[in-house]
Amino acid sequence: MPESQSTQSANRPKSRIQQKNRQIIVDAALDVFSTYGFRGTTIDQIAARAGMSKPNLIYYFASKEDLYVSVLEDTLDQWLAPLAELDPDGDPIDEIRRYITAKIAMSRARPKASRLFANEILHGAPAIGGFLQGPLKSLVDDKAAIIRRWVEGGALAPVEPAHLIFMIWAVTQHYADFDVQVRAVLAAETTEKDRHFDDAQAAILTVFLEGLRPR
Amino acid sequence: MPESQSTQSANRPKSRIQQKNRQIIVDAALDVFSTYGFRGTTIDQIAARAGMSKPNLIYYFASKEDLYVSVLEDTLDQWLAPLAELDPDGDPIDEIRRYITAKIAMSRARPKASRLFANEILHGAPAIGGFLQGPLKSLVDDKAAIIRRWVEGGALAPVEPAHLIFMIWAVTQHYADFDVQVRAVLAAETTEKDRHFDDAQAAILTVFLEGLRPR
DNA sequence: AGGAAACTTGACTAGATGGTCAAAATAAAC
DNA sequence: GTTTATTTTGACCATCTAGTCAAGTTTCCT
Repeated sequence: MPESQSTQSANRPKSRIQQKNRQIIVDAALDVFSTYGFRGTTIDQIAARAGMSKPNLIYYFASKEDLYVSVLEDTLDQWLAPLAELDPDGDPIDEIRRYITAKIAMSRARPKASRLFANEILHGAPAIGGFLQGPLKSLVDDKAAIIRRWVEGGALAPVEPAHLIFMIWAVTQHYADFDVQVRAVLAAETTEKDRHFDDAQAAILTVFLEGLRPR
Repeated sequence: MPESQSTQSANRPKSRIQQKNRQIIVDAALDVFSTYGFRGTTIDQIAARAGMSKPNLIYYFASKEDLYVSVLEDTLDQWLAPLAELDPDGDPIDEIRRYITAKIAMSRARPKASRLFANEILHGAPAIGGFLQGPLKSLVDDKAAIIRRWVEGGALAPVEPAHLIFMIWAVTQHYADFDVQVRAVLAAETTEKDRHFDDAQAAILTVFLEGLRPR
């Protein structure tokens, strides 16, 4: 995807210090924004976590919103990557299995990014509405067409493709977004930390792969 | 639960005006809280939507947090009702179908309540952590035991019961919580408003009921 | 009708918070 | 080593907002 080359901000040479500090700030911001939301987060909180003063943070990101958008954009590409890899020439069931597995791995590895994203959508996507209607919709349309061909070819049970994608998003991201609830309900069952991700994956694959097998 | 009898608020007879105005406020608060979150909401916003002055609102709910908790508690019981109705003596597949159908109907009818709840969990359930660990966990444990019996009796495909419940929550609530995203992706396909809820239900039932059929 | 209780609100306060600014400290360039 | 550009921050300001208060208005009860 050749974009954001000449368009706007990505033109300063970015000194070594710039590079380092911007990364530190974005990491701190993900932590805080994902926990408290945009309005619930203060610049001071982020600055404290990043180990610098508030004016210094403002020196790197002109405003709170600027920073918020940067953090979000940082995660969007990663978010789409697994779906983008859905291979029209692969075995349908295998492809779905790979996709589900990749999405669960992502929920497990980057739960904060998932929650940041979920929070943004939940509140009406004020900052990334364009992303949803543009790149996201395009990608889904594209992949839905592939799934539709699989269904029509009799390789998958008849299911509306877009809704299958929604279902997979829902069940996989649930474990990141509703982590507190999952842990509360499973309390004490968990011997080793995050063990439930494995159980979740098994349950999801059981239901989806069997439910999608052609018949 | 014998509590807060003599302590403070829950004892006034609630005049006609009290009853009416508290309801108006709670309704307005659900609107605003579900859209902007706790921190993103101002008392003035809620008061304006409720058609009264801020001090008057404070007269009915001592603080913003008070009101927030009231609104949340108002929705929690309704939230659990469908799961509570899962009948151990019914046909397993029929019972799951009924449950999924009821949850989708709820997402469609009360999307704001769903989003309020989702937002609260997403941010670590600061106000209802006790509810998750108490009533919610109890109910899930109870119903998971029923499902486990079904599985052991060979009436359902082998699946970890708690995760099956999570999966159903995830796919059904997704359509309320991520409404903006769903609409963005499906844009233009929708002839009649909310039509996609029917499609979603069909897709979910297809996958889950077939995926859960014993084999 | 008349007095008490319940309800309503304009004006206000205290604290929090996003962002500014000028001056100091550090790094880079020569 | 000196000059210049970049980075850093303490002090500050304007605005927003949760909550208060005293004074009014309406409703209820007899």
